[in-house]
Amino acid sequence: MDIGTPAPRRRMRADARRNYERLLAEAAAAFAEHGADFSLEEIARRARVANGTLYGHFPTRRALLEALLGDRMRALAATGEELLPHPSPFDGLAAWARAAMAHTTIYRGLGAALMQAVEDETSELHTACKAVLAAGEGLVARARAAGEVRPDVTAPDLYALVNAAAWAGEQSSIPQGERLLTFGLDGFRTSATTRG
Amino acid sequence: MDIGTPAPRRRMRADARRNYERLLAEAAAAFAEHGADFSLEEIARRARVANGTLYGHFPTRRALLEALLGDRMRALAATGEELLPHPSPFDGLAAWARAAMAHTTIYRGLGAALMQAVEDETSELHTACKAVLAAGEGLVARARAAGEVRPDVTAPDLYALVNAAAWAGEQSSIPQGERLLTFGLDGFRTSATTRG
DNA sequence: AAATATATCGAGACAGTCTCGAGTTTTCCA
DNA sequence: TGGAAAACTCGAGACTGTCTCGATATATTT
Repeated sequence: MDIGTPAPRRRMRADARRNYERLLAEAAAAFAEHGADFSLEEIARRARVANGTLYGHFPTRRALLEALLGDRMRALAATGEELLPHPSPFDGLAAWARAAMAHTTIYRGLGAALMQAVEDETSELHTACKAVLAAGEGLVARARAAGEVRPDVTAPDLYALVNAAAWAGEQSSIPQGERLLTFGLDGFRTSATTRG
Repeated sequence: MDIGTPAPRRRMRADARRNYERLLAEAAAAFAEHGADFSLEEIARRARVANGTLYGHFPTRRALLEALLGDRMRALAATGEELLPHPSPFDGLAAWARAAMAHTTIYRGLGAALMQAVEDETSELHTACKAVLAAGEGLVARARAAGEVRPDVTAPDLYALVNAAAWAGEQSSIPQGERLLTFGLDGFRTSATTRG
């Protein structure tokens, strides 16, 4: 559940496990503070570990991100399912979109990673992204069936909107992300005139 | 007009001018090919110039970007003014937004630079961004006055939408940028129900 | 063609990514 | 409990990139 203690894949030596966890903890702090392009060398330094050790545990920056995010992503997908029986399909959709944007905002630069992971099957985040996308699809389908969003709105549209809005918010000193999300969601609505 | 031959600000020695232009040409090619975070060292190498020379002409990556983009940006602002008397204020706005997105798409990573430049007064790109924003403001104001977009839509919203859509398009293998732009613009319209 | 102004060069300081073999711990099991 | 095998850590080093600066070279001016 908590991102601080994800399970390594197998039995590990005690010292290895300790280092693994310290690295992850430092990475979480560093990423939260400085965004997803923080120096891996510095994470190793903070965790008081040689950088070779870091690379032993996490061969790439992406591997580190994946270890950090997996559980959170699954939680987001679960939230989507919980919102499925919302009395207003559109409002359920909107609420989930806001939750998803908040999730994307925890680390600067995360939106790009998520946009790429959803298309990249070699990414370990891929499965989690697919689950998130599926959750979005459920909400979109219901809102579409209820006639509350346009028939051509898709789950990838929602996914892209959320990530793009999160991105915009990161670039701006004003809460531009929320504004964009609101406008985008309204653009999804049936009441919006379809342009030729 | 053409980005290949922008005017250096003053008289330059002949060799300096030659290097300046070669650097710019290589930078344009490299940026178009690899995006805005291309290696400056490599640009110097390609232009057959020591990297100190590159830094002499363009102290920062941003300075290089500005030299590359200034004219284009001003052209975009001009396009905005031309579209001002469009018979349908909304359509004029939409047409300009599409042109602006196309502009942002010429170099990968450019959207982020533009979002930052508009808020950063020390950026060489700042003035150009302000001009673009002003052009957007003209179009938005007219559409607002005509009752075709919601009264709370601002030029920064439009600017953010364009850049965010361009960003989304870069991340995706499908034309997600255009879709997002369309939905966002529809979200701007008066006909979209305002959510509580 | 000398004097002056202007540029270029490239070494070097520094930071980051990533690899690899030597050396160190832990674990296991006799 | 002790020692071999397995697992892991270490950190030097190869590489790339950013950026600076003084020595050197080249254009321009008179």
